[in-house]
Amino acid sequence: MTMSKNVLDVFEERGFLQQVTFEEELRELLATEKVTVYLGIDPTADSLHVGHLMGIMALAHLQRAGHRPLALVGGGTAMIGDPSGRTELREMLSKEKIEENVRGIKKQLDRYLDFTHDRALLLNNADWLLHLNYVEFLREIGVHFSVNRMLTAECFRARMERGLSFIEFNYMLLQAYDYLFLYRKYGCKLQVGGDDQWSNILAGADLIRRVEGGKAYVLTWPLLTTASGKKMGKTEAGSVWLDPVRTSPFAFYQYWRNTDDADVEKLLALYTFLPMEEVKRLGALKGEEINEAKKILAYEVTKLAHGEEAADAAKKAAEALFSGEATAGKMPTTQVEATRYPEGLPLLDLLVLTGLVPSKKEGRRLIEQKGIALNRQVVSDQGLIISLDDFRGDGFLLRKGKKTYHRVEVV
RNA sequence: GGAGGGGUACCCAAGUGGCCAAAGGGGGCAGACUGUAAAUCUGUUGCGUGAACGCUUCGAAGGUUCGAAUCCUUCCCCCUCCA
Repeated sequence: MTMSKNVLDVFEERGFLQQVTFEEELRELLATEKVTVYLGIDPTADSLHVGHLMGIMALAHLQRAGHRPLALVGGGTAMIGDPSGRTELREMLSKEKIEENVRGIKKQLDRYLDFTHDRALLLNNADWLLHLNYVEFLREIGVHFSVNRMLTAECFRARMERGLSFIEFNYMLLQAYDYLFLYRKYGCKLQVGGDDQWSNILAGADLIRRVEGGKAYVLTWPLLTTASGKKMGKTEAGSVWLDPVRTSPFAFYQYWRNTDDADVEKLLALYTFLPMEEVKRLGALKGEEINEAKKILAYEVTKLAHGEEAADAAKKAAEALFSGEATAGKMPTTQVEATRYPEGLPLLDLLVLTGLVPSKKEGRRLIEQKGIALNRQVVSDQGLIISLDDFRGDGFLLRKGKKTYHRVEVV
């Protein structure tokens, strides 16, 4: 196979590289062979969120470089719960819920990876983990693990303070077993993941060496936080999801549009396929100009997640809203029937109805603080009653704060 | 199984009979300033139509009391040490 550039260099250049084992060997391998590589994904919800995106982009880069990604949905391991990075026992999910989640995730991965002709595979480790025989497993796999050594791993050390249940302690063995299984069945020689997975992945590579005498590699990327210290993909309202029902394409676009100045270049490199020269150029923009870069970032990432059409719509909607022009495009919309409110609809009720505020009390607070606008007019009257007949047919626009819009259609 | 410590709002954490819808911090939300950024400053942060009042809330359920997050009983959960 021919490649202009080693994926490893692409990874390095774009910020996907935190730790690697046997870097030079791996580089050689990636340059000469079609490598099967796997990424584990926890099916804790029926949708992926922005936090998963880095791994998906990594797989996409690998696939573009001619390798074969395996997206391993952890339907089996989700029943255990990974102790890494959390201080409490994870909630255990039911089998049915996990299966449902796997289906949702598959749909989303299709946008990033080409699953045709087995160019990429979606696997579920429930398929092999759930049938394991305990005693056999202990004899084949368990013997290779030293408890002493496991305890020195960072992921467990953190938990020694808070307590760690036996079920979680086993997570590492299962993940290691996954790697071994994939190595045997698919010739998988590389596992990638976030840096919090380093010890888990390493355990797998180790296991392959001990059991099969095989060579397997590990690559992790840094755990991302935004410049303001927040976890990537988290907002006040929760995760930013890829599922358009959970997070509308408009909100998704806005999430990226509102990126910290300091993060723009990093995020362009990680979450878009724009050439690095372009990324650097955009990242170097100063002052107000960097807004251009943010628009491109938002557009590109939205396009990847939701398609060009949705990205165009989101972009148009954002432009219209923030330039103060007529409303357009998609944004959260609520329909109200005018006939149900012959006396008019109190604004406070409407705010609750649209989900803009959780309670009337909160609505009152917002109005008092000039945080609510009706058709761009700041509202000062808490008792305002909207006469719906005035809007029948075209509806109106509510704004909370500066950036949250909600359209109300009167029917 | 034994001994001890603990469960307070979104999170951390004060509060040990009324002045507690509950200090303080973080986070969130809004405003000012800006560039739909950051930082900073201000306001706000259980619900019910407004300071009064009412309702729900300090692990759960009962009880004592004019009055309980605070006292008593039972139960559930978590942590530490011992076995």
